[in-house]
Amino acid sequence: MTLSQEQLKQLSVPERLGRVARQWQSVADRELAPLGLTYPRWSAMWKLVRIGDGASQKQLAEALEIELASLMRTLTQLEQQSLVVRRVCPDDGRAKRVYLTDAGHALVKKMEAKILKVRRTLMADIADEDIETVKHVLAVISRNAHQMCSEQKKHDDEQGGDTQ
Amino acid sequence: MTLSQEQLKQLSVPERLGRVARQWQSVADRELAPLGLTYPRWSAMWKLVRIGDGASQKQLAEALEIELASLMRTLTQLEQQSLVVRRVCPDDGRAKRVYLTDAGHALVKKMEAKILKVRRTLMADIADEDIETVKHVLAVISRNAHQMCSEQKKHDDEQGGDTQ
DNA sequence: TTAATATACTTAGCAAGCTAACTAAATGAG
DNA sequence: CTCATTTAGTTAGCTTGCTAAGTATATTAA
Repeated sequence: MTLSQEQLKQLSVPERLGRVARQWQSVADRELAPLGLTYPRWSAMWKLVRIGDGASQKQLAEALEIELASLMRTLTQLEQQSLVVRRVCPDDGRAKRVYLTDAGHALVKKMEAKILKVRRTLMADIADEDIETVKHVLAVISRNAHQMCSEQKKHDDEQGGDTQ
Repeated sequence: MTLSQEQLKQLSVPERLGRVARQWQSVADRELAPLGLTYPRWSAMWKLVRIGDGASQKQLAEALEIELASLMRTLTQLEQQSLVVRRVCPDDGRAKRVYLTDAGHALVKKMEAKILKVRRTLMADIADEDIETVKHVLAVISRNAHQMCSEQKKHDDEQGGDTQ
């Protein structure tokens, strides 16, 4: 029995979001795996190109909306693959700037079209205005979640917080 | 901060989906953590109630749209917390049925309202028709991804060509 | 100048998704 | 009935998100 579509409707929102995100990354991974890449590693390189080669790790993490600690492992792997390098920022001894190597640039150039093709394929048959609606809804959920965090934090601060 | 700067930081769809899913789970986790639960563990219990106490692990995994292997760890944890039990199915010696314990039932009853409240809060200020659009778009992406998998598989089969 | 604080990076370890490989039970072909 | 195949469960190990805690450098206050 093919319950896939039915089941999708039965999942609640967060499961559905996570599920589709995993499916997407899984599809992209099939393009990337032959090159020894994963989607998160690709994302880091691709985002670095867009925010500007030489951005700090902190800036890259913010642009990717992941924690700096999460980015560390990914960059270490990319560095081991000789796709990026980290160099201490001359203006700030704490910071490190991240640069694509020549191989990194070449790989981004090579894969860019394929990843965009994945995007086009997965977004096929979806009206532009519906995509805008999705972006809007996700932004509102994100904002609502952020507000709940702030309120929780404020509440905790007032309580003084005893742990147990 | 100019608009173009903001646009530079825009996440692409899969990252955005994953990000919002993580935010959502993070908010829910704050309700669940005091009870020693996480969102995926809650999901398993909650889904079990809806598909019917006594479903097999396989059926539960399908309903959650995760791999059976992924569910194993979660159920083991819930079993250690005495919230569920696994019993060999009398009709099929391979299968195991999953049941909530009394404590499990009580916990679901206790938390249900809180989790639904999280949902209402995060979905606040979103029109019902927009939610429907999101569901529709996610379903189409999911279907497109599934189709790509099938095509890839067919392609592989043709390539592999070793007959049984 | 010196001390306290903040920031950028790093490491370590947890959570939960995944695939691959294995076991045991059920099913189907001969 | 017997043997091969399928199916449900299991284990092991990878990935990449997270938080917490630690280090080194900047910045700010006294």
